[in-house]
Amino acid sequence: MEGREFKDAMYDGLAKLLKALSNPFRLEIIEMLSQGEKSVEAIVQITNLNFANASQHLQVLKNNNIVKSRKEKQYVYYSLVNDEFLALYQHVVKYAVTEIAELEKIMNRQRTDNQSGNAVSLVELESMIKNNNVLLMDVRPSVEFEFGHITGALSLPMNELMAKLKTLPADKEIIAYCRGPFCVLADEAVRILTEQGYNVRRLDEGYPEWKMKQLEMNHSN
Amino acid sequence: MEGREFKDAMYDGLAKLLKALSNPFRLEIIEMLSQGEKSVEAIVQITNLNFANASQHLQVLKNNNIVKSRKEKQYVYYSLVNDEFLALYQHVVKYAVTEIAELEKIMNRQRTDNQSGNAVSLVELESMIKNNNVLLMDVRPSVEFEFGHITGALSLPMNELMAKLKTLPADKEIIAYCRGPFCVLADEAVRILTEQGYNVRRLDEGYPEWKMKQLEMNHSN
DNA sequence: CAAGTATTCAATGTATTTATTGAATACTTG
DNA sequence: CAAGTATTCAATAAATACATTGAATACTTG
Repeated sequence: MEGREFKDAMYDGLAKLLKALSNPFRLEIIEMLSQGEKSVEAIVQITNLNFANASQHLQVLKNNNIVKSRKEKQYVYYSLVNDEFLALYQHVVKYAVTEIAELEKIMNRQRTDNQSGNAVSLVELESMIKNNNVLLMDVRPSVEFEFGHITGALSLPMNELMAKLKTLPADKEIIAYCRGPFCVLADEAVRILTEQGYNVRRLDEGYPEWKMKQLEMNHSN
Repeated sequence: MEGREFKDAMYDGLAKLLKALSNPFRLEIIEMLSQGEKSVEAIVQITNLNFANASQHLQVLKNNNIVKSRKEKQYVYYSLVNDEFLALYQHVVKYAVTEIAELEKIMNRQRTDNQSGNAVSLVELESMIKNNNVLLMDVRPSVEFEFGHITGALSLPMNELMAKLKTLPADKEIIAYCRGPFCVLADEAVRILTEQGYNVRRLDEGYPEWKMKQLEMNHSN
C-alpha cells in the first residue's frame, strides 16, 4: 500500500467514526448508555424518537462499534462497547464544555437558573469526604444506582426526595450528583433542598466520570 | 431554560463540533497543523484539494473553533486553536487505531510492508535514552524540526537521508520518528536504513504526541 | 399455533454536506 | 496606482444523512 492510500484509509476510517458521533440524538443515546444498558423502549421514551428512527440510529452506532446489543426474551438491550469509548466520549464532552464558549455559556446559565452555580469537582469531593462532614446523595433512578454508584453515596431518587426530606441531616453539607455534566436532576435537587434550608451543592460530574477516574487510578498503580 | 431545552442545546453543540471533525480532508488538515502553522498553499499542496475547496474546509474548522488564522503579507497562516484540542484529537486517533479492528489491521499491514513492525513506544524510548546507546532521528522536513522536536533528536530529513548515510554511527541503535502514527516517513527511513544494514526501528508516535506528554507531566507536577 | 409485542427493514422525500466553477476581494510590489 | 498573487465568496449540482411511513421479522405467551 502506498503512503497516500494508507493515509486515505486511516482518515476515512477516523471520519467514519466521528460521523457516527456527530448527531445529537446519537449523543443522547450514548449519554444514556453511559449509565448502563437500556432497552430500545427506554431509549425511545427518553429521546422522543419513534421506534424506527431510534432503531436506525442504534444501527449506526452498532455498525461503528460504539454500542453492542444483546437480546433477552423479546427485548433488545443496548450498551456501550467498552470503557475506552466512554473515556473518549467524556473527553469530548469535557473539551466542549470548557473550551467552546457557546456551550460554556449555556452550561453556566443553566447552573445559575438552578442556583447550583458553585458546583463541586470530583477532586474537591475526595478531600471533603476525608474530612467527613458531608453527605453524598445520588439522585438518579434506583436502577441506575444499583448498576453502579460512587462509593459511600446514599440513593435518594428525585421522585422520593420530597417524601424523605426529613431523613436528611440538617447539620451536614449535602452534595447531590446524577448522570454527568448534562444531567439536570442534581440541579433540581439543589434548587429544592436550598429552598428547604439545606446547605447543598451539586457535583460537577456524575457517576460515569467517577467510574472512569477510578479505572484510571487503578491502571496507573 | 427547561431541562429538555438545555440538553438539546448541549447535544446540538457537541454534534456540531463532531460534525466539523467528521471529514477525512479536515482530519488531514488537522494532522498537518499539529506540526505547526501552515499557509493555505501548503495545505493545498499536501491534501490535493483545490484552493476554493481547501478554503471551505478551513472555514468550517475556523467556525468551530478548531483552527485559527493570522495574515502576514499576502499569505494566511492557519494553526490549531490550542493544545487542549490537540490532546482531544490525539485521543480520538489513539482510540481508533487501538479499538477499531479495521484501522488496526490497516496500520499493521502498513508497518509490516515497511519492515517497521516492532515500533518503539514513547515510554520505551524514555528508558532507552537513559541507557544511552541510542540515536534518535527526526526525519521530518527541517521546518517542522525547527518549530519543535523531541529533546536530543538529530534532524535528518528524508531528502537528505541518502546523502548523509555515512555520518550515522553503525554501533548505535537508531530510532526514527516523524509526525505521528499516520506518518509514513519514519517507515520509509526504517526500510532504507535496514537495507543498509543499520539496526533501526520507528517510534510508534511522533513529535506532537511527545509534546502533549511533556505538557501533561508538567501539569501533574 | 395464533395473537400480541418489540424491533428492524425498506422505500421515499427532504435537508444537509461536499466538490466544482467562476468571480470577487485583499494585499503586495513595482 | 496598475498588475499580479493569495485567498475567499457565491452559486450550483451531486452525494449523503435523516425522518417518516408502512410493512416484515422475531420472539413470547396463552
